[in-house]
Order: sequence, then structure tokens, then C-alpha cells
Amino acid sequence: MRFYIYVIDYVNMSRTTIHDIAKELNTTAATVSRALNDHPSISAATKQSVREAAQKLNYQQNRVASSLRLGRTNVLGVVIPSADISFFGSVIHGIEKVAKAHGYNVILFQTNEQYEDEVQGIKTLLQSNVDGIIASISKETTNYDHFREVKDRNIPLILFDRAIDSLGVSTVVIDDYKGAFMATEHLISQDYTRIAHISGPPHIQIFHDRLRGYVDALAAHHIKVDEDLITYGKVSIDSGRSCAEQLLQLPNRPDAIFAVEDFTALGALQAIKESPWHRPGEIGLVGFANEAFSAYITPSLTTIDQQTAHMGEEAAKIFMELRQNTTVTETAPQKVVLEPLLIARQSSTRPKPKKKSLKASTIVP
Amino acid sequence: MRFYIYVIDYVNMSRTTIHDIAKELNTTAATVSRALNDHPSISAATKQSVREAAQKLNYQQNRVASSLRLGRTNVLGVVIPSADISFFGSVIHGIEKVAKAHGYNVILFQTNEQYEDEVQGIKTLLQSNVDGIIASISKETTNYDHFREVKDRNIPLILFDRAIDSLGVSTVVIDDYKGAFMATEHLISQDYTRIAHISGPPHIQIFHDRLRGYVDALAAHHIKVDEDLITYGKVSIDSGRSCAEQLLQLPNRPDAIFAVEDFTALGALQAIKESPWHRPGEIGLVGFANEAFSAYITPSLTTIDQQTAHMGEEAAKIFMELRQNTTVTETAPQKVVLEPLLIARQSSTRPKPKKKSLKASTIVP
DNA sequence: CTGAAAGCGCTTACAG
DNA sequence: CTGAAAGCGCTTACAG
Repeated sequence: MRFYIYVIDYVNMSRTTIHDIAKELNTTAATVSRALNDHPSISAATKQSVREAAQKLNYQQNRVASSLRLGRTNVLGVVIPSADISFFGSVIHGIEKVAKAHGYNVILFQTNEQYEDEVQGIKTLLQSNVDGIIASISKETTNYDHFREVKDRNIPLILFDRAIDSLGVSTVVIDDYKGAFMATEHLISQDYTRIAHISGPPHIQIFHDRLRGYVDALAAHHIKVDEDLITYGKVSIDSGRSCAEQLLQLPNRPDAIFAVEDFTALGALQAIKESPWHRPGEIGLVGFANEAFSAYITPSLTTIDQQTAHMGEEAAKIFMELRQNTTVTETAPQKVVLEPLLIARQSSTRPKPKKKSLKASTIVP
Repeated sequence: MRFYIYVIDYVNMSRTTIHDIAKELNTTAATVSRALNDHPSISAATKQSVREAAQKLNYQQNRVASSLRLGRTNVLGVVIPSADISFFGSVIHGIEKVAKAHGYNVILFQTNEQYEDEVQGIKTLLQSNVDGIIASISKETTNYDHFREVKDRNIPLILFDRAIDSLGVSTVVIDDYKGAFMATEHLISQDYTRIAHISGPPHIQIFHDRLRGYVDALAAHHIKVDEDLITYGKVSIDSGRSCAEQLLQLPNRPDAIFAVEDFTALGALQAIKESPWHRPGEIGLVGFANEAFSAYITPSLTTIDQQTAHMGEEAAKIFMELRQNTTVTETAPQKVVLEPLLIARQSSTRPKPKKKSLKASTIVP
């Protein structure tokens, strides 16, 4: 009887290269490379045998070597404040999806809303020779030289959501004005007439745009804007709650609230539920952002969807177009403005009038 | 008067290399390289002048070239089902944070729970010469050869959350058994006695562990396990709802449900709210995962927090240790088990007995 | 249809 | 303390 013992020395086992394949087939690395890249001047027979040998030797292309030679990496750099914020997680999802479909990988860099980290991130990505960068600017950033550097190096740059027009690069944003207009108009269509707005810090562009959309929607429907019904919160659950409490205590209280974003709306909802007008839709409520929780709270929250994954996809698609352009053609930057989507749910649905305590009858026995 | 016109030809402007710096200073690329890498045998004066020239010429190291030469990339590959799931977004956040602190970049690859995509992702990362891979296995995956390939190539592999012991690689998981035990014990402490469990596909380790924790907690408190009260769902809202509906129709119905994760719990909650036992806590409910929505639904959901960002950080830290090890030392795989945290909320809080319709009195006038 | 050779930009053992 | 040379693994213009 015999024992066969196979010892594989991983330590000294270096990875298969095209030279190993060439040696195996008594040909050259050039031929192997061409065969693997399906070069037209290589015979079918050669391609076949090269592929078989590659398989047999478990060959994997070394993309680092390929990148160095080709001068491109097939890597897309993404710079965002944090992957831990669902909005950005969703955008990354869209970016990576499109990137993968085009043979690109995604390097992720988080800034944590810090300017220094953002500068560092851009620098690292440039060193890594990424073929393009998609970014959402940190809240703290006021100097944009690092983004100009990207532009100067002729590397496609696309900004999403938090974009700066003055940089002259392509951008993907959602139409906040229109989203707010739709939200307000929706409440009007539900026969709400005294519609309040809980806004955010007015110096932030998107909040300002939403306020404008609210005001214009009222005007479009000949509803007078009542300054008393506009409050400025701090974009949080607690702030939404206290703003709503104030609004509901007004002598001439609102019959609906449009909140600047979903967390504010959530706080407002708490205040509404604790008020005498706590039945779903009795005081209409619309948020903005379609956060993960908004479909699941009670009542479910009507809100504006920002098409977050779509935003990422669009940004990646713009990159795919930009990379085609030879550097000679200076094309004008693209500006994609996504359509907001109204997601109508219970929080803005008027309760059926007349019939009282319908509730019990809806219960499945 | 004179006009100075600076014309910079970006098209033909190729990036500065160490050779450009060397030419500028009448020295060689070798010296420049050593100076930039702070090699001890280079004089302080030379280092100084090289750094100045590098700055002046706006030099950025080409990491691709460096990687090819050094045989390592300082890139960590991360393979997850989807960045759009808050759990994974949070884990990536933790991974990237630690990676960055050690000079590593993160390449992200999403599998969308598809086996084929997972295989492709691993292959791409290997081709990209990542220095290590952190992954969470797709639900669909039952063949693990692609992970063995990573191991065989001697590339550090760390699995998190959805890990497989048989692969013999380092893992970071939360103690699912203990979390389920805590969840069940919590229900028992709230005087629930007929506690049902909606599990997930039993071949998935974490779901199996949670089932065990549930069973053992009952046993520890001398409550007989009733097979009728254990159902196997598909880990979704709809599945949770229909499983709960079934459970509630049993002749001897449960008075509490421990759901295998929060979406299942959410569906179960819908079923409970439509049942005759719809008052908060009347039928106790606990989920698992502390999803974004769980704090905000009504009633708020008691659940088990998995310390997601911490999980990512731990995985990245293990990598940082593994990479130190020379390939000669075959160290045993590490197994980090994180402590689950019980987050007690309304869904498992017993309604006050005796007093009826207390509700109205809690409303602030 | 295939091969020999050069080169992408870096790092480092070897020599001085 | 610095330089000349080789090489990481690939791709491709050029030659045959």
C-alpha cells in the first residue's frame, strides 16, 4: 500500500503570467496576450489553445500591469460624505451597478463631511489613476481647488446632489423646487387649504428651493401665502415636532403641513398624533426624501422620492459618455435634473367624511 | 501695456513623473524615488530639493506603477450584496474608515445576492491584485470555490455576518445565538409565555443560530417548545405578514412573536395590527437588526442591534493584522464575535392591565 | 498569422 | 550618499 502526499507550496507559488502560458505552448507572450484579448490577427486554433492553457494554469490577468501599460485603470472613484447615510448608500449602489456593467470597478472614499478628508480623497484617487471621479461635496467645503485639479488633469468629474455650478463640471441633481411644488399641489388637490411649511436653514440651497416651490404652488392655486404658517426648523425629528406643535397652537391653525424632509415630517407626525386632530389625514402631512422608514410608519408618510439609485446611475452614465470623448473635444458639461416623484400615502389622505368609527369594521375577524 | 497670455495645453500635458523631477534637478529617478520615500541613505539636502521640485511640478505618485513594482496595491476589496441595504452601508462605512487610517483604499463590489455576480466580483478583485478581501456571502451562494481560490492565492480573506466556518478563514459575526436568546428572554421577562418564532431559510447559518437561541431561551425558562409556533419565512415583509397571519389563526395562538429580522417583524406587525389583538404589546413582538425604520414605526419595534459599523471596523482590523504576517506563518483564523444589544421599545411592552381606554387621557389638551 | 523589442513609472539590489 | 540597470506583467507598433 502506498500513500500519495501532495504538498503544495503556496509560499513560493507565484501567480501565473502570460509568459507561463507562452512557455507551456511554445509560443510568445505577445501571442498569448493577443489571443486572450481576442485580437483579429490571431488564428482561431491559437486562441483556442491559449484559452485552454490559461484555464488549465488558472491564469488571471494582472490588471495592474495592464493599467500601467494602457494608461487607464477601469476604476471609477467615488467621494461621498458617508456610506452610512442611506441616501449615499443608495447612490453608490446605482453607481456601482452601471460601472460594473461597463467593466469598471469603484473605489470608495468617505469624507465624513470634512474638508481635509475630501482633499485627501481626491489626491489618493488621482494617485490611483482612476479614470473618473463622481463626488458629492462635503458640507464643510468652501474651497474647490481640489476639484479644479481633477478638471485640470482632464479627468472626468461628475458632481451629484451637492453640486457647484461655478466649477463648470457635469452634475446630477434632483429638482427640489419642483418636488416641493408637487408636494404642495398634492395637498391642495386633497382639499387642504391652510398648508404650513416647516423649512430648514435658509442658507442651504436645496431647502431654499423647496421653500420657493411651496410658495409658488400656493400662488399658482390662488392661495395666499401666510407667513405665520412658515417656520424654520433644524432638520431633525425633535425640531419637526416642536415646529408642528407651534403651528397647531396657532389660533388659525393649518390643516396640512409640508415638511422639508422626512425626519422633520416624522417629528411633525408625532405632534399631530398627540393633538386632537390625530386621525390619519385629518391634518395632511407630506415629507421629502422617501427615507427608509417613511413607508412603514403609521400613518405611512406621503413624500417625494429623490430617485437616489437613479441619481447614481445617471452620474455613472455621464462618466461613460465623457470617457468616450477624446480630450480634444471640449464638450460642455452636462446637467441632469431628475424628476422628483410624489409617493402618495396615508398621511395626506383625507379621512372619509360622515361615517364615524369605520375602524372596527375593517378588522379581519 | 502688455498682455501676458498663459496657454496651457492640457491635451498634450502628460503627468509629471519622477524622471521629470530628476531632469529638473540633474539627478536620477532612483534618487528621486528614494528621496520621496524618505530612504535613510539620502541626504537631507537632496530630500529637501526633491520635495520642492515635486511640489513645483505638481507631482503625484503613480500608484499603479508602484503597485506593479511592489507586488501590492494597498487596496482592500469589499464584496457585499448591496450598498443600498443600510446594514451593508454601515459596515462599509466602518471598513473604509479603518482602511483609510492605514493608507488603504476600498474597492466595492455588489453581488445583488447573485452567486454569479459574487464569483465575478472575486475574480475581478483578484485581477486587480487587491491585498485582501472582506466579504459577506450572497444568500444564493452554496458553492464556495471562489472563496477557496482567494485562500489558495494566499490573499487575506475575512468574512462578516454571513460567514462559513468550513472555509477556515477569519470571520466577524455578531453572536446571533445570544441575540436571539436575549430577544426571547426579554419577551419572557415581559410575561409572554407562548412565544412563536418566524425563522428564515434554515440552511443559512445566522438564521439557524437565532432559532437555536430562541429554543434554548425557552428551555432555560422551562417553557416547552411548541413546533407549531415555529414557522420558516422568506425574510421579507410579505413573508413576515403571512407567517404571522398563520400563527395568529392557530387554535392555541401565540401571545408573542420573535421575528428573525426586522422586515419580517414589520410584516408580522401589520398582521398583528389587523388582528383582534392589535393593541401595542398585546401580542409581544421583537425583531432583529435595528433597521433604520424600527425606531419610528408604531408601535416602535423592540429589536437587537448588531453594531454594524463596528463589524466593519473589526473586519478591517483583522486584515491589518493578517497582512503583517509573513506568508510562512500559518496563523489560525480569527473569529470575532460581537455582542448583540437589546433595544427595548414599545412592541414588546405589555399594555397596562385592568384600566381600559387609557388612551384619551394621554393626549395633551 | 506570429515574434522580438520597447516601454508604461516605479523600486531596489548591486556597485561605486 | 548616488547612479546604472533590471524588472514587475502587460500591450502593441513594427517587422517578417
